[in-house]
Amino acid sequence: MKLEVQIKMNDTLYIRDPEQSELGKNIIKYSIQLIQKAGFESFTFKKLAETTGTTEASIYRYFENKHKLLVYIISWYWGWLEFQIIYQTKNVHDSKAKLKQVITLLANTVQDDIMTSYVDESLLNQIIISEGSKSYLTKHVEEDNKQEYFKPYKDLCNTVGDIILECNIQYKYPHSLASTMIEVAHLQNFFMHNLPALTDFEDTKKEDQIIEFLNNLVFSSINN
Amino acid sequence: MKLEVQIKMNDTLYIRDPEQSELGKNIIKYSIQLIQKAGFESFTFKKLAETTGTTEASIYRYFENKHKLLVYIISWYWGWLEFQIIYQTKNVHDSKAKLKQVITLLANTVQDDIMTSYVDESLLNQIIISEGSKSYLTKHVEEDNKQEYFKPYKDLCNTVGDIILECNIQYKYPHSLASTMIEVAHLQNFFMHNLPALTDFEDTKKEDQIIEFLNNLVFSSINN
DNA sequence: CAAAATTGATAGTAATACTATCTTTCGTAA
DNA sequence: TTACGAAAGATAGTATTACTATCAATTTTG
Repeated sequence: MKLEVQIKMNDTLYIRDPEQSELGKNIIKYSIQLIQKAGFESFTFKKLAETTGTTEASIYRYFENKHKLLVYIISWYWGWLEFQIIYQTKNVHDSKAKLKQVITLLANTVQDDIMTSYVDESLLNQIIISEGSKSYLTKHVEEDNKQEYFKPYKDLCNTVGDIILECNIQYKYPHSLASTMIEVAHLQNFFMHNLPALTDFEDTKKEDQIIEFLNNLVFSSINN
Repeated sequence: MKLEVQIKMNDTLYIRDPEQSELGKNIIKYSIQLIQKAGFESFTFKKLAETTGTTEASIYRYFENKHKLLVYIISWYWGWLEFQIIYQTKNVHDSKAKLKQVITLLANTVQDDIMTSYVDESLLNQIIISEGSKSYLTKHVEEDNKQEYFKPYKDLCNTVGDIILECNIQYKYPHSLASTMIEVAHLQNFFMHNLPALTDFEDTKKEDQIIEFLNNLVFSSINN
């Protein structure tokens, strides 16, 4: 039996559902490859069409523009990550152990998940680190928010926020701490690899150090 | 006597030094206005030329491209902010009071500084919040770093990191905590105004709440 | 006052971000 | 089996962007 994890996507993000056709799945697959390799700025539908072996016009039948495609794959990642968190903390009954596990999942290097055939989570994780914030750092964030483009991210924050509250029901900033954890995990990773002077992790470039830093930050704050 | 604060800029960021001419200063002034108003993505040298009352060709005599211009004004801001921090903590001898003051300077709404005639720090602060991370979230971050484009940011992190160490010489992550403080201050501000579900500051939209959150986060971690 | 530097005016190019249209392919329902 | 409609391919075209180049006008400075 072959299991496939399906992440339910907001259908205003696309024109035609990419999960419903081979071409659509290839568009997602090669988008992830291209954006990871050359960055979102240099990513064009023309290049994507060439790599996918189709035409620009066909890509436009799936996505209105490259920003929506970016939001799509990033939302997909948040959905997948929330599933991972829920799944991997299911039988952990100690709240602090649960939160520790969350920090590890947020900061650790992601391996490709074989349950999802056309998405390489490892590449997608690198996209999140370098391009993730570009999904909302726009002048049209308000309209995008009204269209619920950021629901998966909010859901993830709520899930993490709930685990924070499990540790300390009195804690005043569960959502802010959750979004901070997520963003700091990625930011410190980016800095560690690209601008190490902004971190204290220069030597080994191992994610373990980020996990330690986050554990210190989060648990100090919660236990205070 | 009229005092002007001068921020020394990396001269590989520009072709012609914008501080040395009226046109140059106007380019900076109107860049800040345009980027703040319409966002960096929709900002073009053509629009800038129209607003400034000059030609596209003339803009290109000052800056190679719009990304370098963005890095220029953002670097300028970090330089200015570091000056503010040093200046405003000069006679504070209690280290914790000093760090508290730093957090306030990082998270509070910035007022236009009359010491700098052609730069509106209040607008620039909003640019930092929405566009700041785009200065380094590129595929050419490595070359840019070699050119020392991020030196002002690093200097600021070092200054903040030193104040952190003044509070606790044993603290293991002064640089990471410094960069985290800066980034989280801006990120939570952006979320508070645009994606409030990611924060716990929904009601009043006052920066004070971010300051409280950061104080809790930073001092818990340092005192641990 | 002459020379040099700066700016303005204008033109042009390659690439990007689309839109439009027409044809071909292909699965499935009559 | 055909024939119908949906999806994809092929091709063309437009406005805008991100530049580069050239020459003339103006301002600065020595």
